[in-house]
Amino acid sequence: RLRKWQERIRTKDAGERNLQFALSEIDRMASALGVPRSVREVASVIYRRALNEDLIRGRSIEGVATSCLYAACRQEGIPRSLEEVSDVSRVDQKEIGRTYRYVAQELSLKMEPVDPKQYVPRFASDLNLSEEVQSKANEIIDETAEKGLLSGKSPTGYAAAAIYAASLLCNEKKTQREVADVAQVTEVTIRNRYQEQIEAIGVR
Amino acid sequence: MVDPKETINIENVVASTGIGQELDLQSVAMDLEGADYDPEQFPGLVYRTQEPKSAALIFRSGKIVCTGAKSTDDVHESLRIVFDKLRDLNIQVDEDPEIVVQNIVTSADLGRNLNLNAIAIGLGLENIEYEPEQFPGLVYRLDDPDVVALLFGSGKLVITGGKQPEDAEEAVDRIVSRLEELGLLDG
DNA sequence: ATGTTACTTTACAAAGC
DNA sequence: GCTTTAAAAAGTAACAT
Repeated sequence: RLRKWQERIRTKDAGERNLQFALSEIDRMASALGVPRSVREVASVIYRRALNEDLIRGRSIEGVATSCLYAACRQEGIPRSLEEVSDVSRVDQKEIGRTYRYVAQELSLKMEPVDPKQYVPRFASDLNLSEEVQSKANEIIDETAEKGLLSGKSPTGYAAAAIYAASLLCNEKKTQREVADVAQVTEVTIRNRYQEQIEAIGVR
Repeated sequence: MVDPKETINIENVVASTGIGQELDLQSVAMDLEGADYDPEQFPGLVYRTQEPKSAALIFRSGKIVCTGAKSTDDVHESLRIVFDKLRDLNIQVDEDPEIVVQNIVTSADLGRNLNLNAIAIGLGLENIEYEPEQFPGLVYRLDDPDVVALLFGSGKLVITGGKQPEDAEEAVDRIVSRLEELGLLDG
């Protein structure tokens, strides 16, 4: 009766509070990442779906919320790496990655592999590189990916190497360290990807 | 070139068994040369065999897990050694304990490069997971033999989850034909 | 700049937290 | 869910030289 009634209100309130918390977290992280409002909306929709499918049981609200935001960025074509997302989340990168894979699988989110070119505008902008360098980097990515060099490689490292190579070819040189910093990869990765990309397209 | 099945190599076999007797791991740890036992960290005692190379996890219940062997024969040989070591400690060990293979890990080579992006998109609606930011291999879960395959850009692969060596051969056949019928074998 | 070691993923059993 | 064991694949990273 009354007790049951109060209990329902209690759980309903708790659920509502949790949802509000998740959505505000998505909003906070999205702002910190500088992604447009449309991405937050997509992330919210994914989160509500995960909630309806009962995917949050046994997982932290923060972890699921962060994973939804990561997935939303990818779906909207403006990916943030797991490292970038974990930088604005209190959940560690490993947990975000695991939860993302679980949510994507359970909700049948048709996620395509991240195209390295999607990182080019942002990274190039952070490095104050011209439009010409960006076009060159995209060209390098397409050409080398077509030759099979992309399989198994991380999109950020691949994009970083192409940008580094393009900056050299366009006489707007950035150091490996500078590019590595904005892409959050090591110089060693840029060096390795750069070598094989250059070899594949031929030095010019 | 070669039939990919010919390139299959067993890398690890995991099996479980039991001596049919409870054990005092503390005393076994004292008497058994090279035994590693830290109950605070893990309830099992670790004992490594040199030839064949393997690691046995021995539990208080008398149950034992053997891992690291390169064949089912090696699993039996390793466990025979473990059983005899325990008998040397005056511990009763069943005559011929049943040994159950729980998992076989194999590696193989398809002989040509793979475009994992194309495969991920082509077989996107199947049991595939490809997240190069997290791991370079494409995870392919098969239903028929019930195993999991990790496919790499080099064309090499790992198959795990099988209970019989034949599971890996069947898996390789299915993977090759699946990729072939979708024209995803090299591209 | 290169080399070494180590960690990511998959599967599986065991006992206990 | 975690802990421990083993092993492969290839990429990335941390730290040393």
